[in-house]
Amino acid sequence: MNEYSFIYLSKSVMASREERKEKITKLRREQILEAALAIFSRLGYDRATVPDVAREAGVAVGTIYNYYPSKRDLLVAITNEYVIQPFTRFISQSRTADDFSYITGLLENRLNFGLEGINRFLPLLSEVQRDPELRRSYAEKVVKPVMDMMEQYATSKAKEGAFRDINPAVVTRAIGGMVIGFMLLYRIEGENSPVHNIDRKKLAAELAQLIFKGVQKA
Amino acid sequence: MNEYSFIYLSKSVMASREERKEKITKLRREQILEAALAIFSRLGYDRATVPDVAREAGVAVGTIYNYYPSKRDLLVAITNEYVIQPFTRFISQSRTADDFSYITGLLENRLNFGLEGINRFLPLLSEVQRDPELRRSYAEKVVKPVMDMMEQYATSKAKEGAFRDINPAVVTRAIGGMVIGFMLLYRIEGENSPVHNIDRKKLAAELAQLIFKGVQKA
Amino acid sequence: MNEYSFIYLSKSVMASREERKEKITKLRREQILEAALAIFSRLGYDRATVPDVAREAGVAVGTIYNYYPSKRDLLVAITNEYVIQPFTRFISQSRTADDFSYITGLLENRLNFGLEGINRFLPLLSEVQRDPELRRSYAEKVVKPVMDMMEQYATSKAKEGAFRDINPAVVTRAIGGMVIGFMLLYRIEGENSPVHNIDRKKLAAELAQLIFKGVQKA
Amino acid sequence: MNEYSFIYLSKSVMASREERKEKITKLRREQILEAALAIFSRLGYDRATVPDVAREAGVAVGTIYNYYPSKRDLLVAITNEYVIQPFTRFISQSRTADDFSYITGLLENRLNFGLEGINRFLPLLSEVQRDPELRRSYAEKVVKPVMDMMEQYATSKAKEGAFRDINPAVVTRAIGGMVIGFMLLYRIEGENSPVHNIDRKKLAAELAQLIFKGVQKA
DNA sequence: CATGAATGAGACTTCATTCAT
DNA sequence: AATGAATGAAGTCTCATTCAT
Repeated sequence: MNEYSFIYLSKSVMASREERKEKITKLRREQILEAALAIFSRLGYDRATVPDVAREAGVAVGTIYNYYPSKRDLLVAITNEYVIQPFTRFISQSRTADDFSYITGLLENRLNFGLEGINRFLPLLSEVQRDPELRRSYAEKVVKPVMDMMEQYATSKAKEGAFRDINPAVVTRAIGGMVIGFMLLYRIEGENSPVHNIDRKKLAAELAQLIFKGVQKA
Repeated sequence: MNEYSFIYLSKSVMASREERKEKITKLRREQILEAALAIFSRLGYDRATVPDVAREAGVAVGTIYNYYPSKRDLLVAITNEYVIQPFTRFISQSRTADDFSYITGLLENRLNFGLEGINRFLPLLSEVQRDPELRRSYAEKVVKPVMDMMEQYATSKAKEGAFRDINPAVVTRAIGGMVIGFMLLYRIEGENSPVHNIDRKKLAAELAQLIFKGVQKA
Repeated sequence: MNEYSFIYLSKSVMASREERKEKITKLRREQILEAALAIFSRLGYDRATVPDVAREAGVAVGTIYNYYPSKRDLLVAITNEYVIQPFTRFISQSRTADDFSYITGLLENRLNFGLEGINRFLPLLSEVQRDPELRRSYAEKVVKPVMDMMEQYATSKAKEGAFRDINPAVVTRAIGGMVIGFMLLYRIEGENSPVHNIDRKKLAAELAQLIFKGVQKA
Repeated sequence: MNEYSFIYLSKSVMASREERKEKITKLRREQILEAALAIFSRLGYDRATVPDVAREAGVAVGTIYNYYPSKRDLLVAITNEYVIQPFTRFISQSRTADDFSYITGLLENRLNFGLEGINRFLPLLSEVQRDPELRRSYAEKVVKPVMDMMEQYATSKAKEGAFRDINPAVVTRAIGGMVIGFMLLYRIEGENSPVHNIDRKKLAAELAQLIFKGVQKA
């Protein structure tokens, strides 16, 4: 046994130890990020304090700085982890299906996601808007791909003759904006909104009808 | 004219002096509020500092506190002055006109207003969302009246048989949300958006068509 | 009558005008000083603001600065006007009268003055204590003369053989301190003190007895 | 010793670590409070700044706020730690002893304490007077118990026939006030006072004699 | 790696004083 | 002489970040 004796530790032990370590590390990162998301959404980025996040995560302040070099990095990581990556996955999975039922399904999916996570994710939009860098990456990684995908779909449909003569770029943004704006109003109006207690499926169907009728040929 | 004539002079002088003073005071208030709006929109409420506002307004920090007792009061005053009051005026002037041209006109008006002032007012939405009290007053004084007005219009149209069988509350919020969401995307995408250089009138017409076709009877 | 016509105004009128002016000026000074005393006593020198004093006096802030060059000058003027001058007058009028009735009278006088003005003047003591310059002038102009006077009296009495063998300097300060300390406790205990409702005359008599018995020969 | 022996080590190490930490924390609290007392006494509560206290304590401003949530809390803590607690201890230890030697001893004790700490504690009295809440707690926790104790003693003595016919409440406050007032004058007169260089024991004896003769039966 | 006390820059706000009217 | 809006220095307090343990 000498100073290099640790080398003799079996590879598998090493591996499992490192693996475990890595796993723990990953869990810690998620635990902290989850806490940061919760706190940022509740208080807003500026009013949230790092001690707040630490308390929510059940770790010490210093620990957070072992995983994320600054408070702003938490915000960036949240955007990546919870917005950009899911959207990227969502986009890559979406195959342009067909017509009405496709639109309905898509809307239902997005509405469910959005209205469910409205208090978790919508507040992030405010923060993202204010930070020029985040806004740019958001525009590029989230908004543009979605818009492009929808635009392509609309254009092909228009070519097929299924749609009346529309400007795909405008209509696409109108529809996308409708979903976002609907959720925003939903949140601002809160429990007093007459649409607050309507079944999600019905909501999705109504919106889908509106869009469908809006774009289809006479 | 006698020995007391100076009294009359004095009174009139006094009056005009006070009037002038009052006018200056009012101008100062506006000057400060205007600066606060500019700064809050640019940096966000939390990141904006009172010295920032003072610099923008061209006055000393202390002067601001002679007109508004706290930073938050600036935010409240902005909301009242630039959002709630204009909307209240807008609502009270709106007479439910008729059909397609009405919708087009309304949209054009709102789009022009919104896209023009997008960088001035949209950022406020973020702040308003976070402050529970502001959110409530916003919901009550701005969102509700607009939605009510649109809902009434939609309901009457539906009764006339002009519209297909829709849920007025949902459709109203979808349309309202579409306008807001469209502007939001417009701002996020910035100059790279394919819709950025489209003529406002054409944008309004396209959106109006979408809505019109979306709601009208077969 | 021309632009110099005011010259022709009779001298007596001029005089009376100046006199009146001077009188008004003096009244203003008093009005402001009175207000400053009231405010300083109520809030303490540091917490009192010049606008507070202006409001109490019914004048504008700027007016105060026409009469007193700074806030601190108000404090100095108060000390002079309301403490040092009255005490100086009091001392110069005091003729060493005789024995028990003299002590009683003196005490009654001081107690009445003190308990009456306790909320007006005692708070000043705090301010005076903190300001080294004021403390010195207070010690020299108020405390020393009073102590000297009492000491002289005690010494002569002791020589007469009326008092037992005492240290006049110590006893003098003990008695003077007793009056001050009694008032202090009176103020601190407030309405809950068992002595709060006792007749002033009786209080004075009781204290006088205590002192008298304390110093007299067997 | 086995493979778990490290646990015991760890526990004991942990324990001592936490203990040490706790000790350091307590020392910090005292260090800051001591500094605050020094600064408040020197400058007065209002004129003292938190940076002043921090400098005196040799810590950063922020550190103070880690231990006391506000500047005022420092004042409250000082009052508790240095005035109310010592007095409570003093009262609870005092057994009503007897006659002259008791009074002398008590006075000597209080005079020594008071004249020693005069520049540390007397200035606090000013602050306490101005803060209604502090004044109340001071009246209740310090003044009342002392007065009650002295009053009881005086009453029992009077019943025994040792004292002449006195009002215990008044005499008690006169004597208590005498001690406070004597110290106040001592401080105001400073080094110029003829009593400044008199031996404490002699001072105490002189005052005790004054009181004793003042209250005893012919 | 985890911890959390210490740090100090920077935020909001107050208020004595000035000065144009 | 009276006014009171404007000024900005200075105070209290917060909190992102560091670092010794």
